[in-house]
Amino acid sequence: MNYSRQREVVLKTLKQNVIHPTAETLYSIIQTEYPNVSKATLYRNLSQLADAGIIKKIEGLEPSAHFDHNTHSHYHFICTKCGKVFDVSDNIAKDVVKKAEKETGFRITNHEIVFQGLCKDCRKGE
Amino acid sequence: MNYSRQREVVLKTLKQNVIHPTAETLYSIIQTEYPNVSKATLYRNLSQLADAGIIKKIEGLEPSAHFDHNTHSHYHFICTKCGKVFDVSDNIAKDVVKKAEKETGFRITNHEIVFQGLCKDCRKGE
DNA sequence: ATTTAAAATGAGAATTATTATCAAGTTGAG
DNA sequence: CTCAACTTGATAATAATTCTCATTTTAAAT
Repeated sequence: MNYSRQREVVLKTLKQNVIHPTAETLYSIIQTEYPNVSKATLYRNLSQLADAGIIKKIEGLEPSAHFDHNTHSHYHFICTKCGKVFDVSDNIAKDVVKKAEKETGFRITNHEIVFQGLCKDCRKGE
Repeated sequence: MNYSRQREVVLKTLKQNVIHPTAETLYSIIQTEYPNVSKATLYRNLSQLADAGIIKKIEGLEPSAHFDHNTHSHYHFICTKCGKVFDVSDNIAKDVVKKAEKETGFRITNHEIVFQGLCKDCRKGE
């Protein structure tokens, strides 16, 4: 993977974000400062960075993928009202992979847990 | 929700399937026996049945949703090679919701765990 | 510094999954 | 039997993402 200014911008912008943005959200954030980054480049770089293990693509948050600069083992909560994504520590499900492997007999290479509900702020407004 | 012949076919076909098909897969299965069921009707019925809690829409299995006639609490494993989806018992992650609620302070209404890897059959072929 | 092949880019077309539209047919309570 | 609410098929529309391709950039070797 060669260096590119655009990739640096994508990574830098994602790192400044705690809300686990979608590609589209990231695109509009990037646009304000660097209008010379195309959508194709953004998607390409997000894929590449995820493939290289530098960032993580969070699936299960339909209708679009979210991206996380934190690659340490952890899970996610998405607010069904505001759409913000929050981290959940991985110690809520100790040994899930080991247990699931034992149960199924399959080798597990990857897993994700997604919780849904209302975040603190959105519960206030109810 | 009124009765409809098409909805009965969709539900019946899904119930006969253990591989948790996507809408598209279900469509081709249904087509062979009931060519008079349109794709729009299939999607509509899957949504309605899921909203009514009669079936479950499994998210997190990009690029398309899979559907499950089993609405009891359980998780899923998807084979990265053949794409088949298998059930994983929910006792691999006891009290995850309770623990996640305690950790985050949010109220959780829904959650899913998706494991990825190679299933038994696909491991043989390696 | 110059060459050069591989990698990356921008713009937009293409693809895929899904939802929306709407006129026509079906269902079921009264 | 009637009528309003529900459902359907065909197809258009949308949204997210990937692909295409001509042009530009990178970096390793001269």
